[in-house]
Amino acid sequence: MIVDPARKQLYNQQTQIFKLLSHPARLTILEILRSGEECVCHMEAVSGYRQAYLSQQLAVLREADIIQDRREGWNIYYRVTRPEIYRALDAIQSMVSDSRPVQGRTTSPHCPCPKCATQRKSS
Amino acid sequence: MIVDPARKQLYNQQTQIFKLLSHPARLTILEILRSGEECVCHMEAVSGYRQAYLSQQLAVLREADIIQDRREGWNIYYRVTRPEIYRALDAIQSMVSDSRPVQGRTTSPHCPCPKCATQRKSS
DNA sequence: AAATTATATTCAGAAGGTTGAATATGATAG
DNA sequence: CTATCATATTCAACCTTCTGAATATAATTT
Repeated sequence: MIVDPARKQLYNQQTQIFKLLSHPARLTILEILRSGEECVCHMEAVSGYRQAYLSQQLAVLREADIIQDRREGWNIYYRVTRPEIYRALDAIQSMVSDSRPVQGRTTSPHCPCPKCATQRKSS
Repeated sequence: MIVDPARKQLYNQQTQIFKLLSHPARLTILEILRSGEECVCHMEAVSGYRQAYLSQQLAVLREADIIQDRREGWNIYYRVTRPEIYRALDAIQSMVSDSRPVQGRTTSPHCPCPKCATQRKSS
């Protein structure tokens, strides 16, 4: 394989995607979104990150077209637009020790979002 | 999913691996090694990167136990010890436009390594 | 042992990403 | 139209990482 300019450009594009994933908070976001769309306040409640900080990292992922937002009343819900990304996450997870499988959605007792509220009421 | 300290530590470990991959030269190296072990001079010939620079990036991958080296006479051959890494590369490649499949090993007319030399003689 | 070949290390300046605090926006309810 | 709630943006200090040049090492041949 001779590394021609076209191939180098591909590597640069891939590098940009890997950079997005080289960040604990962004990995956290993507794992939270694995089970479907969630609003920012929910991510705040379950991740422990401050809102402003999450919003910064969400902007990074949004501008890279990895996630999309959707407003519904007060809340803004985010969802992953490129599910292929989870193949990469899974591959890397299989390389680190003690990789327990990720469970489904968790309701937080401190989250004010509709999803969590209704789930609390019904139990 | 409540993000507990144990999970955060996992994300930190994954982040470290993604950082290794967030680099065009290192992606180039890993793609060259996809078809099997190669010596540094071969990587130099086919990638166009200078030797000292390649050596730096090889050290990064080596210290992270992604690749291993083996001396044979003059040459030091590197090989990938964690093939799982290619699952992540493949996933990301599928996300960038114009992802042509990677072909097999290429012999460079300028590479002095035994592999290239014998292949030149036989043709 | 001197010369040669292949590879590795060191170091400093430049470039880029991360983090946190403060503040801004924009929709909704009263 | 004011207050409130959820979310977004800005900015600067800090910290890493990248990059390139110079140099070092270690095995090999003569």
